[in-house]
Amino acid sequence: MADPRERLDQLIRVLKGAGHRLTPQRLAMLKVIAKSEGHPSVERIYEQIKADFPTTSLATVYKTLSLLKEMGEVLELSFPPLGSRYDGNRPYPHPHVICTGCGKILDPEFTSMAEISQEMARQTGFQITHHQMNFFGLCPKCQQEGQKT
Amino acid sequence: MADPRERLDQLIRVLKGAGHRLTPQRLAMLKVIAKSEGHPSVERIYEQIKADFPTTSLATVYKTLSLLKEMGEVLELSFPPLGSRYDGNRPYPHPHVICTGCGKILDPEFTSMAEISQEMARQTGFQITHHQMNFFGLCPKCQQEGQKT
DNA sequence: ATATGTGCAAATGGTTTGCAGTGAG
DNA sequence: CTCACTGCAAACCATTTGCACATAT
Repeated sequence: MADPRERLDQLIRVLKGAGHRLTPQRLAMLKVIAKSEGHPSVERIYEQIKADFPTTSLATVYKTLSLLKEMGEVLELSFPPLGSRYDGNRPYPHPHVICTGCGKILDPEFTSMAEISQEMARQTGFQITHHQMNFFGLCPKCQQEGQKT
Repeated sequence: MADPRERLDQLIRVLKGAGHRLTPQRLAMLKVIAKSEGHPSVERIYEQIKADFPTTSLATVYKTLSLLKEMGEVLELSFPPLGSRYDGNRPYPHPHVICTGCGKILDPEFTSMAEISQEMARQTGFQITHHQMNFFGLCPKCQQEGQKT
């Protein structure tokens, strides 16, 4: 995990480098994204931005989010029952483990991704560009609560 | 891939076994699902049903689809840019390879899933129930077309 | 006979868009 | 000074829902 301060500087650099303006709304948003630990939803990002710059609108959050996605600085994740989540710290495909009880999301270590991708490419003739690899289940806490009768 | 006829019989058996009625609309729908080769969208399923039983409504398709999902006979797949797709022949998690050019979807062979799931469970303490494993890229045909200049 | 299933049309909810006004560069 | 950005409200669109009627069992 990158240092939030460094990550913020990098986001600002990339944004300005691409010729975009750094408005106060965007700065507030970049701060939220740079320090986001979990995999926040749009709504969650929106709330946190408003703490910093209260007049920001949801539409602006969506617009900036799609800008960051285009620039490859934010990864959009889709967990069907949970809706969309965003990862601004690891904007490249990686596995997730999602708790269907409480919504907790982890990013486990996994090193064989490249090999699996190659295996898929070999079998299908596809040129693989990215992937989704998500595991659903119950986190330890939710397992315990399920046992309570 | 199961024989469509057998699969149809099985779907009917499961439906009636669970105490649900076999209406003509549902029969038309089960036929479509039993013989579906690709991973059709709701809209696609709807069109095919109408060929068989023209007065069926989209709402009914959605309702029956969610019934079949509950019974575990249809798998709902979510490919963020493509929308939802349904698989009525392999209603259990399995990997997909999706062409971002033409939307083609393949089901490659892959045997190490169980091991990977275990590895994830070991690392996180989660009790894993299901997964998504999707690879995106260009199919051989779309790769060729991309080269034409 | 009866409650499940159907079709319609309206409601929903997350996301996108149009546009007039604002402010970063 | 100018054009990209913002905020509002309306538009979108896939999916869901409510309800009166139809029908499988």
